[in-house]
Amino acid sequence: MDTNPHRISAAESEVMKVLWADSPKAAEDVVAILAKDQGWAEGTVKTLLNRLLNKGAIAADKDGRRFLYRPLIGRDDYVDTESQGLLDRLFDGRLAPLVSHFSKREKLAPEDVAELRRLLEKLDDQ
Amino acid sequence: MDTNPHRISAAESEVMKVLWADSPKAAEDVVAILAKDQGWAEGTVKTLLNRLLNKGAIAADKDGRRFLYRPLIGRDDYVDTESQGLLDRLFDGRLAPLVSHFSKREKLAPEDVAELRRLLEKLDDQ
DNA sequence: ACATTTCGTTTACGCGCGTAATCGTTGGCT
DNA sequence: AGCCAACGATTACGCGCGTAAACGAAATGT
Repeated sequence: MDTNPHRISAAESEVMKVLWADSPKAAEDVVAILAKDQGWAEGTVKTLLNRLLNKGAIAADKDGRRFLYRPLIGRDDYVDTESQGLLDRLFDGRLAPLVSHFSKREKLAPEDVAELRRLLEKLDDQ
Repeated sequence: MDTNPHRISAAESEVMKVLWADSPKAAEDVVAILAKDQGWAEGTVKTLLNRLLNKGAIAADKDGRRFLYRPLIGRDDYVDTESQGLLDRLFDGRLAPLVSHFSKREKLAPEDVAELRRLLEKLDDQ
């Protein structure tokens, strides 16, 4: 079904999130953050780092005796793939129907509407 | 990680899609559609129908010798959960940043922009 | 009645994921 | 030189999913 070669899993994306926030980082630091945020044990995070390495999603640069990890794929690209995937699956690949859905479900906060309006105006200007 | 009790998987959602499009339907019809659309074997679809039954996502009403299947959860609810999940994971739970992301990536077709504009106008009117 | 078809149910199986524990290696300390 | 600590790598294991095959019961044709 999902024939995509090397997808980033949910747990893995938490690791990516940490590295996107600030990198490069030693494993120790990633572990510390995810222990706090997700309650994960050291081994868990090490495994995830390795799987991401094998998938080519991050790189590890030797820094003395340890490695420093950094993302190889951009957060924007990731966000893009995920978002487009959802749109494709649920909204015929287009954005407007999603917004329409949220609107119908009354899930549009006034500040969201305001921000959308600003966005559209900016698009007009160019 | 995903502690949600009874999540609808990707393959299962294809079955739901068929039933949402038109129900109730006999297994045979669901099988026929998914054989064509997804290339799935009969057994595969049967399994998915059963898993959905166990999850309480669909119901089966006896119709003579066979069963007719119909969704128990609404498509809108499903779409809602999925969309909100994505927004929560990637966009701090809000819609505007997603639209902004698409805009930045130049993935907004002119007709999307037009449709968004119409939507916002309609929101104004009430 | 019996064989055959038709459905639904049960069982199977490999894979990735979440979650670790354990192993191996290498640099530092005594 | 030998031992310990730190770190990455390897192995483990149960679970759900994708994908079916096999099984069983009920209806139908002959």
